[in-house]
Amino acid sequence: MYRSHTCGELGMQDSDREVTLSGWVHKVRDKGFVVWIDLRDRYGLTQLVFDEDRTPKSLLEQARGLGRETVIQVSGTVIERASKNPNMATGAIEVLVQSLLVLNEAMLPPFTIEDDTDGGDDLRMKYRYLDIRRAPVKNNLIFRHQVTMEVRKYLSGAGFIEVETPYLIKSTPEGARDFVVPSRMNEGQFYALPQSPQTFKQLLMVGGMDKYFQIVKCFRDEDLRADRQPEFTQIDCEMAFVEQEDVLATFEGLTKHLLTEIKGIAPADFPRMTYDEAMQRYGNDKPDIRFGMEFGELNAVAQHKDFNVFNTAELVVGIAVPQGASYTRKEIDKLIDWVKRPQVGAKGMVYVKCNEDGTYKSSVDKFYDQEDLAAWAQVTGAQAGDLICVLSGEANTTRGQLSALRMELGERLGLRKPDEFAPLWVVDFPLLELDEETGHYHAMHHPFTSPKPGQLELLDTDPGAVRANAYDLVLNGNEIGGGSIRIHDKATQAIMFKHLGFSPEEAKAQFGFLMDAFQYGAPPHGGIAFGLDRLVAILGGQETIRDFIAFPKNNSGRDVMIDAPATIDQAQLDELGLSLKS
RNA sequence: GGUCUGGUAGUUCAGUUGGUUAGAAUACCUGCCUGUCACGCAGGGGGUCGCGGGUUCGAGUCCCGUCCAGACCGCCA
Repeated sequence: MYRSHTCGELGMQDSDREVTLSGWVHKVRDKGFVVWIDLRDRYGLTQLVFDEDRTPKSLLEQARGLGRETVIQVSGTVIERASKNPNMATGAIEVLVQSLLVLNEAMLPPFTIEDDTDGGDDLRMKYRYLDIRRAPVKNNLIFRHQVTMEVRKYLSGAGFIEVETPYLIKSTPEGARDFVVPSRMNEGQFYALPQSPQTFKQLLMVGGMDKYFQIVKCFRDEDLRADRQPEFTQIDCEMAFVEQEDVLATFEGLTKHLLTEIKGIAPADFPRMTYDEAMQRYGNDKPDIRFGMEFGELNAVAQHKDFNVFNTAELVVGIAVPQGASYTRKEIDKLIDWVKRPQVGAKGMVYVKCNEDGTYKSSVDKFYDQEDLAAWAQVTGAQAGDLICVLSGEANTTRGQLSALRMELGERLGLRKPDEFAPLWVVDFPLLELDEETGHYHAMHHPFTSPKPGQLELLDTDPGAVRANAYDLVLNGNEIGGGSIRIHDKATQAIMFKHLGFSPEEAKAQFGFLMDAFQYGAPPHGGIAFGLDRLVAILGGQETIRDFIAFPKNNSGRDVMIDAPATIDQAQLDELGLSLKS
């Protein structure tokens, strides 16, 4: 028997008990006459004690010589500490060791296994198995487990059935790049890994499963970000015989359940905003509504003066930065440089200081008098002491730039509090999105999304104006879920494919199985998918998802621990009928 | 594909205008220490300054190239 207890459970109630513990040597504190060892496992730390009076000399010497991370098993007696540590769960007791067995030696770890490690990301990822021993990472993984358990509990309780769908499927042209897998038995042919189980869950609805969910890996071969991994986990859901309202109610329920069970807060009903409203008020389809700084459109009050930059702009729009009037010229210049960075791309920025005495000082005083600037303050909601930042240009671009500025300033001003949760439904998304490069429209959500009732005809005349039965759940400026009511009849689906540039032959070749299925009594259906990694990270109050994933990929999509991806040998290539260019 | 930031001891970092033997903290090793728990004290070992080239009397420092890492833009239906 390796252990009678874990390292996290012993207390005063166990006094005088004979126990056996196993774990890692976390730290040795050698005080000469007495040696303490913190023994660590997943459950916590327990202090072991060896001293000159009560411990045989050889055992004391052995304890003194133990290196960090050695795996040991000890037996001894639980005793009350002479000096207790109130900061430690097991801080009232210690184990007076009678026997010690080294189960495995450990080399000196390349970084310290402590909460505040001295290791950088590089090393931590290379030795991820050591990193996972650290409480912050370990606790994140446990936290993730708790979230997924609550998801399963809620959805199962609501009548959802978890069904697994295949990972080896077919590549499709729409959407993200696919990861492909060559087929040995079908030489020259490839599977693709699913970007999502979209068509399969719809077919489960045709199959009469009624309510489906799956916590499932999805794969997209696109560039990474702090909140984006090439393989990621979705909570994928679909329901039959539902309208948008049914889906929103069900998954608002799930999200509230998580906020209550995981964070201990009782959320109010989630506000809703149309896509158009979100773009107008925040310049962003996933606005962070934990703080204000809403957009004020200034065309009416800033154009037709003599300032040509504004007069020729499609949109002039500003935000009020709380207490920004105290910024120095140098600080404002740095802010202007920030919005002019290529990543943001603004040409420049006009600012107005709203002085405490009610006067205004702007970078465009030559063109605007105090009355004009007072109107700007009115529109942007600026108070005395605020700074109004104004950008102008093509409407969508400018909104995007000002949104970037708003988020940056929200961050700098500490308005994006990690312990505050502001969920929001964004609804009525456009069905189609214009690709600037090709001039073609593509599905904003995916090609199976249904247009709003009665808008099908609009597709021919004004495709960009068609709204979809599509919705996103936004939490603190992050899209954590997105879904739609799907098309469930062949004719409508065919029209959609036509407008997305598929010939009938292409549509049949790519999605014939789905269109066929729709002919055999497909129920009306819709659903949603949550990004689990992101959801867990946000609930955990962090921006980066990597530490909520046991073995994440780095920025270049590499696993630096196992060193993947890697080349394969010639025999494997031959077997697959593949040859590499150069 | 692009922009930016970084790469110096096991690790995290500092290193001024280009100038003597490249520092700190921590980790590690040795010794001491009668209750530690971020223990303390004393001492010690530890460096291809990412790599390659260039400028210079002299390069961690300047220039060019390259590799790696991170953040972001494009991309992510």
